[in-house]
Amino acid sequence: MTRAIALVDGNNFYVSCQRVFDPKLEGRPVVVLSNNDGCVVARSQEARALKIPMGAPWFQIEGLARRHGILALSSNYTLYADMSSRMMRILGGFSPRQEIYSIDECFLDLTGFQRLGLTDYGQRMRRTVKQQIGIPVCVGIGASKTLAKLANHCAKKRPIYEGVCDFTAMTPAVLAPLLGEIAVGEVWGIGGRLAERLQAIGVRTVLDLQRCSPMRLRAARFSVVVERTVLELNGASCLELEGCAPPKKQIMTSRSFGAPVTSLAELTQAVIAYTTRAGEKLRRQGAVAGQIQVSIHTNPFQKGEPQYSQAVALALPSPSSDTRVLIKLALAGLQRIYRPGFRYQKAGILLDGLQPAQGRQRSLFEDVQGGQRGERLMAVLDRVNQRMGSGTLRLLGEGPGTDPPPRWKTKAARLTPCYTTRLADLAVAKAC
DNA sequence: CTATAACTCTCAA
DNA sequence: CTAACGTTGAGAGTTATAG
Repeated sequence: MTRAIALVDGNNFYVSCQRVFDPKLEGRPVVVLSNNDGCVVARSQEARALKIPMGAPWFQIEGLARRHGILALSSNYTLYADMSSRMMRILGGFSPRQEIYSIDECFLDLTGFQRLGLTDYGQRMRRTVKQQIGIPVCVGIGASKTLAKLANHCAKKRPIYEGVCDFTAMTPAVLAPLLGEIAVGEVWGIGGRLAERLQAIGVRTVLDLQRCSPMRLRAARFSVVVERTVLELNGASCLELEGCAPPKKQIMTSRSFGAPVTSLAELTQAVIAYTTRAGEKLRRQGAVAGQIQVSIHTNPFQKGEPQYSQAVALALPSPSSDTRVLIKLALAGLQRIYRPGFRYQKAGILLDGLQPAQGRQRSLFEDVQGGQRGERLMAVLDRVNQRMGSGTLRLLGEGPGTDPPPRWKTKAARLTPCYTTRLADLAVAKAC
């Protein structure tokens, strides 16, 4: 039985989430901005038609946007995450095997479903998700993940497919010319650099890449990753569906500041806040960290200004997920790398050397009892914040939450209510 | 010399 | 009024370091 894998992907996912709760956005050009209201990360069809590029810095296109009546919103990840989990639950019902690949897309194993008519099945998915969640999606189907991705691209870009494109139903005589029209850079795993290098050896379209011999790729010093991609393009499924997410190997919390920061005191507060977030993620995964890295950066786009970017990694005395332990090291690291006289724009915390908290090897001189007291304390902290809202209970060093917000806090001037997760926000929504 | 850690590059959403 | 450009994670391959 040949494999059939579907890739279901939300259309303009962030914009679509916003539209579910604000019908006024329908039919209008809308963009969603990245953290700190910095860059465009999602665009409605109307905004794309106006040539708003992906990743455009908002301040550069603000004038143009105003002239065209483009609506810009801060990103509301709480809303998107909740909409995503609802959508994924619905889609999971269409196959016994689902891999949630990102916030807006998942793979579904449809092997053995062929007799149902996969295109019809895909259309049923689209109708169901639109009706029950309100999000438009497209479906691509192929014999491998890479082909499913590519089919999804066709489903999105080519109206004739009406949102569902099934490569497995096409004969080679139909498929080959289609692949011949698609640029090689559209293939999953072929980014800007590889596309450029492939061009250089005469591989311009997906069809060129599909027909490329391993010999030729090796001669041109391409990696095993590219070789695997070519196999996948030829229908040999090399990448398995990952049913459950494997535990992370590192955890990163970094953010740009709402305004430039110069003092060590402000940086300290930000680092404490970010370390706290990182610790929460770490414990949610049931892991402990062996190493923590702190980094601070000035704004590389301010060409005239003196630049400074530094990081330091410190090993924990023994692996831990205790926020207090993490903060102590983070601040020691910050002291080491901080230099006065710069306008800092960003700080970050990286937790590394992760391992499961349960059943780990203890060091001979470890304070096991103290560690267990810390674990219980963190568990209480997490439970309170889970029930009462994040930030309800926090360490003093993190500083005041919002009134007034410290200068370093991320900007989100165009934030919409958390319609699906905060009762208090529903009153706001109604008032609007 | 070998094993591991650290670092760089690339890609993805 | 002015200035204002994201975050997180992975894997492969290379280089540095320790033993």
